Amino acid sequence: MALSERKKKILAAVVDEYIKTAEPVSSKAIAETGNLGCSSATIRNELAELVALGYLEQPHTSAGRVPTPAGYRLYVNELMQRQKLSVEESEELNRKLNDRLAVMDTAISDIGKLASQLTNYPALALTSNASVTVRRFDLIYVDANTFIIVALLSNNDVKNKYVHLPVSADRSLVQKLGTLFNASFTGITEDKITSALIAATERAADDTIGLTAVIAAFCIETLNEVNSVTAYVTGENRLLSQPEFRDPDKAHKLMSYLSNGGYVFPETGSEHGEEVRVLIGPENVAEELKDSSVIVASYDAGDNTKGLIGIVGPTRMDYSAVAAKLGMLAAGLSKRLGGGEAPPEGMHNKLIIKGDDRS
Amino acid sequence: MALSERKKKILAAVVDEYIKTAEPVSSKAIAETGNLGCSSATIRNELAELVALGYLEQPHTSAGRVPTPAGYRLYVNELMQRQKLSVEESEELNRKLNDRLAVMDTAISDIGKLASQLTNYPALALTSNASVTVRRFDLIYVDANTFIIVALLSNNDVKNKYVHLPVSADRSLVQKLGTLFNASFTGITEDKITSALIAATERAADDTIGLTAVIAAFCIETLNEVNSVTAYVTGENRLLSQPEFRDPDKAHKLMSYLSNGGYVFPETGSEHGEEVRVLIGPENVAEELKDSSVIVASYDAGDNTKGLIGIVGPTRMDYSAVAAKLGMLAAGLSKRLGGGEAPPEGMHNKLIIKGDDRS
DNA sequence: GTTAGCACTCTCTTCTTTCGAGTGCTAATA
DNA sequence: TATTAGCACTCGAAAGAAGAGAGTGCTAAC
Repeated sequence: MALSERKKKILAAVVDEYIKTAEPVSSKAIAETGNLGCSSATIRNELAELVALGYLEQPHTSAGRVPTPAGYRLYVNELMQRQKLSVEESEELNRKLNDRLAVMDTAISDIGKLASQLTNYPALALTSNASVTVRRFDLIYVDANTFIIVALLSNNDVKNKYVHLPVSADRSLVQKLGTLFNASFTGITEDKITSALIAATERAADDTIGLTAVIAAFCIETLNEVNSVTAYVTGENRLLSQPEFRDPDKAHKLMSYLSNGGYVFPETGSEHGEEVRVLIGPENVAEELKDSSVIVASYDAGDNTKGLIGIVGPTRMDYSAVAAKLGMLAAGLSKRLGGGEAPPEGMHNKLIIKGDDRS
Repeated sequence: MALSERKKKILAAVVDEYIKTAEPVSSKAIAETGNLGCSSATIRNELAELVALGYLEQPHTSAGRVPTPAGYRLYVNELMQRQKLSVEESEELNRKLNDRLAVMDTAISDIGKLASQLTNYPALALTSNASVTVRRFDLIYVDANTFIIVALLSNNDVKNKYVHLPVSADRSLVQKLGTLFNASFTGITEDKITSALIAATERAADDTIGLTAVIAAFCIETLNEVNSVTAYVTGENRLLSQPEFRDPDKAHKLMSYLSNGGYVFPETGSEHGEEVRVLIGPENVAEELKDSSVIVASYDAGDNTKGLIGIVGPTRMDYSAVAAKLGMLAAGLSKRLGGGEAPPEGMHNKLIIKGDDRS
């Protein structure tokens, strides 16, 4: 059953008002603000029906109305006016983003911080790298006991490890291993690094001191680490400024859930573009999030890497503003990091070489 | 004026009890638990004097007593029995520490997490590197537009940067710059890297494409970053489990202060060993910490690097337990990372090459 | 110097009352 | 038929009142 136009307007007004005040919304308040030409009595009738339909609820008989998750869902899907950021706002956002990117190496967690600041909610950020491989190995010989492994990954990330051995290795072994690793360990995913392969390499290099194993272990560890999806959570404390988290126990529960980084994103349905997804209350899988909402935007971080950036807050949340901001942020990130379009002059993957790319 | 033995005993009993219960302590409770052979009436007299001396206070006339910062100070300095961790406890702690160190690269922040878990308070961790320099440069030529800068620092940390240039550089330039940087940029602190030095290097290398500047910038940035003191804060949410932070506003204030990482440690007086310092309430410099306590332990992270690890909590804190744990942790870290004693077999600076060093 | 005894103080809890915002329903109205 | 004014009713929040009890300070006896 489709809702009448007036019901929709009223529902939207309730949600808007509730988002603003965090107090149950009365019929009178709607009559006054939501310029539909009818009295509070009429609105009361409509409200009663909206309750019956499951979009609203009453904390108690003589209280105003509060949106249910279903109500928020309808609001998000159809009713809310997609908020366009003003020119100034989006300019400011872009400037901030640029500032961040200019100094960033730690990338993801920093982006999360930015999102958290912009929205005043806790933010989570993560990248999921489809299948990063090592593109190139370099072994730097420091002294007989010491060398550095440098691995350039397929996503242009560089990882390194300082290795100090209790026994000495001669230069030729290090060199030989460098060649061998570049021949057999590049371009393959972590699961292709079998113990057979390692053993074969060890034999081929005449390695009697176990150096091969060390490098292989580094390789496995690095790929594992890069490919694993870990969420960076920042700004948990911002929860405390929300009225629904004035109860310390409730706040503590959610905050420690977030801090433990166990967050799993539900499968993203579509694969393209900077889609913004909204998960309202019970739509979340995790028990701890059942009465919170999550908004995530995905972006293309280039080289098969997809990034997600999201915020967590009470179900009573300014969905349109947050979605707009996150969308903007994700779009900005895609543009700068993504593979599709050419990156701006003088800039490549997470890295600014020189100059200033602010528009 | 020196306190009588009995007064000391009573004060200690008040603090112990208050730490346990978070409730004002009554004369009766002390008479029962603190086996001094006298009645509650006598204790009341003593308590009144302790209040007059400023070691205790009363929330209101007919309430029990609560320690003042001065009371805690005396307690920490003289009264508390330095808690020895049981053999099992210290073994467990050492095991956990080893587990952490075995997988750690991100070092400091992980140590903080461990401290936070062990104590159930928010923890902060930082290292202050006196004057790290670059020990060795390597430039890895990937292709004409791309190369990797690898810098081995004097603290055995390795930093790298992936660089993609809009113009191409030939191999010989990269090689030449490698030599030049190793000659002039190693062993010097960041402030010694002058623009004159950079210009001279650029000339000497016949660098027309600005590569020298890029490497120098990386160098400056890296040294700056490594030498700058940033505190990693973890476990802020644990504050919420403390009764004194049930007020969300109070909790929020402190938590966002901590999250902003602006924490400055007061000068450490003595320079040697794994000293544990306690800062009680108003002894803290930051306004936000005036009614919290901070306990920090310093450790020697080797190569001129000093590390600090601490926790933040209400003034009502189990000082002896926390101090014991942090001290233990710091000692463990000094032993593993520090320069003094020889590191355990097969292990060098933050890095386990192979094998298992659990005792 | 110590202690029993007791009046006094102050908070905390519980109960009651009051107030008012907001509803649901009914009857009148366009 | 849809809307609205009017009004009784409900329920929570705030304010007050009363009582309980924990703990003190003081006094007088030991």
